[in-house]
Amino acid sequence: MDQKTLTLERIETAPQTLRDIVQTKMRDAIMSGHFAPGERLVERPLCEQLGVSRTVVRETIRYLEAEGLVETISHKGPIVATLNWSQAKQIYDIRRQLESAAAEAAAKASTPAFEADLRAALAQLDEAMRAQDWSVIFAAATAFYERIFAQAGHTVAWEIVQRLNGRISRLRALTLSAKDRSTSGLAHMSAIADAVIRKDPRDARAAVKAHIKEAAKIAQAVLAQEKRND
Amino acid sequence: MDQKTLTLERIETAPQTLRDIVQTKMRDAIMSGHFAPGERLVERPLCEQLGVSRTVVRETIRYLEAEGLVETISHKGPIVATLNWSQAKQIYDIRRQLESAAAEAAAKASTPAFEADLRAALAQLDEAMRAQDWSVIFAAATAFYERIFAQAGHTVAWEIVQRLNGRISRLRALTLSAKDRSTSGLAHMSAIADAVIRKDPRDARAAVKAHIKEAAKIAQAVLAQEKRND
DNA sequence: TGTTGTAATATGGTATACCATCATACAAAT
DNA sequence: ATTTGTATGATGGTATACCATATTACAACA
Repeated sequence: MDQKTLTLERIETAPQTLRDIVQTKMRDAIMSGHFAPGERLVERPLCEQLGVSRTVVRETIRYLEAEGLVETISHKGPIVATLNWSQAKQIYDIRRQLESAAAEAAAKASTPAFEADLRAALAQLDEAMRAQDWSVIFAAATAFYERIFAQAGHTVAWEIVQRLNGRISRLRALTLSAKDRSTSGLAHMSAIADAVIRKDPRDARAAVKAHIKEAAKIAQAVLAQEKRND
Repeated sequence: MDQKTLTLERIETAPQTLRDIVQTKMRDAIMSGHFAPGERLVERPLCEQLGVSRTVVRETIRYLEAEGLVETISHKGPIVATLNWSQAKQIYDIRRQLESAAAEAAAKASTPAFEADLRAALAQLDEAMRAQDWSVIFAAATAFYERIFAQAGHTVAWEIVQRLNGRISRLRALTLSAKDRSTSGLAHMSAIADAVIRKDPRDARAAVKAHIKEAAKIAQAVLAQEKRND
């Protein structure tokens, strides 16, 4: 950096605590299916595996419990939250409401800079899908939606959608690899981006609805299949 | 109890932990304004006041943090979450979407038993408002909405609405005591109940929207007034 | 009066000890 | 073979110790 342009700014972020790190790891492990729904989260083995004390693990479990990723069951202790179709369906319904409202608002508030940003996000998603790396696809899809919610000013809704997506992330991973999609996820998101970029709130809503409808359908089939396999 | 009808059933609920109790107390203290937005939640004084160890307080703070009632700020530690109008407005918007969807679904799924239940809930709310006891009113309003969400089958949305209401409970308390309501909260809820009982989904949606619209308007005025007083 | 250095205090992060309760394994009795 | 009693291990709940860092108070110096 050119010395003459060095600036001193306020330190806004604190260094990460062990708890921050463990929380992220545990959340990712649950969302990616490393810990299966219903699996017990026993403190001492987790401490040994992660190399931290029970305080850090317990505080992490409390937080994930409030996020809905962990349940504390009588006579069982903490387990990875399970999800049935009724709950999943409700989650898709809520997503449809919040995401379509955000897409509509983003279409109304679209700017050239935002449009370029959204195109870039879509290109990244395309690349991620070619690579077929699940976690990269997830990150790209999240970035895509984050931009839409931010442009819409729907930051609170985005927090909610992220939490809900955390709870169905296993389903999302399974629907992603499903071959029986009539329209790919990428095509759905392209349609959403197109409508937003064209400043067409009605089409943006419709595109989101179509996307969610198909994702929910595949998720239902996946859950039904699992039920047969049990 | 008649000895001959004694039954032995499975024990479904575990005894309450200290953490459960403290969590409820802390949540109520925040929601009722005992702890003001921005106020620091310092561990050791809380431990002394509640007569518990730091483990219990820390785990409680982690949970409330995930609920959005507490924020951890750099160089400051945990504080009671603050709320600006932009956030409050978004919360009212989301409530409008989820509550109107629930009222619509409840109107479609209404039964005589449910209608009697809803009428009873409304009567309890009326009584609570006559008593002018804020916590009783809150409990009655919560029970009213809980029934609607349950009848609609929107249990996940209910969890979300409860969380959001927790974040704006201070505003709700202030709007409740506001005298400049053109229509009282009770009248709004009566309108909602009427529409649901008449099995009129459209009117149920409209009644919810009217209610939320007015509540949001008063909340905005309250926040604006607070800004002036700062 | 303003600045700097330093000691004391406060605070959150993290580890660990202790305990009560529950689950499991196994022996003894029927 | 089944039931019962008991010992052992596992587990979550809770308390407390220790530490590093940040904040505050105050003295010394210019």
